[in-house]
Amino acid sequence: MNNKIITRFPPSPTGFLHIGRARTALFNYIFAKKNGGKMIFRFEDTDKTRSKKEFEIIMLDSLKWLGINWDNEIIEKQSERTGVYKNYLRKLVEEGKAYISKEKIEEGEKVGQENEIIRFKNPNIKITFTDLIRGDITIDTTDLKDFIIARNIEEPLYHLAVVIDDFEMGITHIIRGEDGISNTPRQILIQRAIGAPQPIYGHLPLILAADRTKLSGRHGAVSVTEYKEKGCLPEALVNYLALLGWNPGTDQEIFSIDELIKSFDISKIQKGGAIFNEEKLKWFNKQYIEKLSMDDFITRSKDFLPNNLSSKLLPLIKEKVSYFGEIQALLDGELSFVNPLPAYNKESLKWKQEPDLVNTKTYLQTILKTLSEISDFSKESVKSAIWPLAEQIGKGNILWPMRFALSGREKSPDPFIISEILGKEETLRRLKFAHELL
RNA sequence: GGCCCCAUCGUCUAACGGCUAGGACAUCACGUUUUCAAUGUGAGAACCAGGGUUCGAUUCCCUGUGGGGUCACCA
Repeated sequence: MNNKIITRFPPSPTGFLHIGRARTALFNYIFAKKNGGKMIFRFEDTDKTRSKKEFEIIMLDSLKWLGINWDNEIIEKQSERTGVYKNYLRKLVEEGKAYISKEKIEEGEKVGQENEIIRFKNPNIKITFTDLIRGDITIDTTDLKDFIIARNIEEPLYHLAVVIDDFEMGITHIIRGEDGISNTPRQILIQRAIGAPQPIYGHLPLILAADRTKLSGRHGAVSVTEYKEKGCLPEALVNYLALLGWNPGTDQEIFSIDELIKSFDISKIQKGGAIFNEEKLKWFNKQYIEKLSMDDFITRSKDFLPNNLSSKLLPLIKEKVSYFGEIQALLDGELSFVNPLPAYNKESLKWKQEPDLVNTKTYLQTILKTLSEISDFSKESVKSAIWPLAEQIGKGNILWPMRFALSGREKSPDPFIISEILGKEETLRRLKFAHELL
């Protein structure tokens, strides 16, 4: 291929990085990489009142965190390119392709004031473009009227700035959300007016909320930042996002970003919008946590792990959580047996099939005796000491009271693991306590 | 409402005229477990409707219906 493919990701820094936008960035990235091309990052900040520096930083960080890399060293901002736009604007006016119009401002702080805005002289034609995903799309531009392209010669509006930037940056492929379809004819009109070549368009299906409307803030967690804070792994989020609206045509579901690049085929992108399903994302994340080595698990979840955590709890945590953010709740719940025993009702020590507490007391006595005779308190050792007893008397009859006496909770890991973690002394102490309670 | 886009299990999707319509998440059942989780096995679950085209349509065409997007001196 002699013409290198150049895609772009041009967010406006007016908020956090929305997962829909993150997916758009991802597709631009893997499409470019698949074809040996580049992806350019730039900021569209022509709206001075809504654009914020802090959002620029967040967007950059979010993308980096996801592992989506852009190829330009310097990130251009439209707010710093007004000189460039001004030249095009002047030329368009000189050539009669746009004109200055004195009009009263209808909204905002300066309502009523007169302003010299610049309108594009609409040729009122039908525009047809070929979409990579949807095929030919024809739209009559007449309805667009003479649309406004700049507030004044110094302040271009979105459509003008985008077209000029894409042209000057040599963008060959514009991959964006489906909501961009209606912008396309307007932009093609401007391209023709300034003599820019027409890039190839691909409009991605939208990510929808459960109610089938465009996913937005009022639907819960929608920013990359929120998922990061939940303790979601970036590779899981990327994997899930890629499969929302795209599939490889095989049954493979787990993809690293490099594998995505290898397998990517833009013609396999779906046309209809896809509902964002948190449950499935969660499943992906759990898969990725499972694949982590223990060392990796520790380093990657470190922001979520308390300082004084017993390392023996780590394997239990790793196999239980779907997001790192669940760790604290786990430690406060099922794994809280490492804390001092809570007060509990002695009835709880009774296995559901036991008529009363008479036998339970003797079982506890037996367990106590058995365990006091062994010195190795590894879970295997404790288990081999107790198991014959459980087989003989009944697993529930023995193991339930033992586990409850050790954990003081309805839910917990098995009594052998707890014994190992607690150690012999504390294990015997808790069993003794239960025994005396009866 | 105008214009545009879309339509397979609850959800994400496979199928590129001929199959018992496949997989994954979720759900349910059973097995394993003392509990919870995890895990194993299995089950239920879909071609929006009506016309064409064709020997034959989920698949191609048309219409209807439904859903979505977009209609700023926002991007």
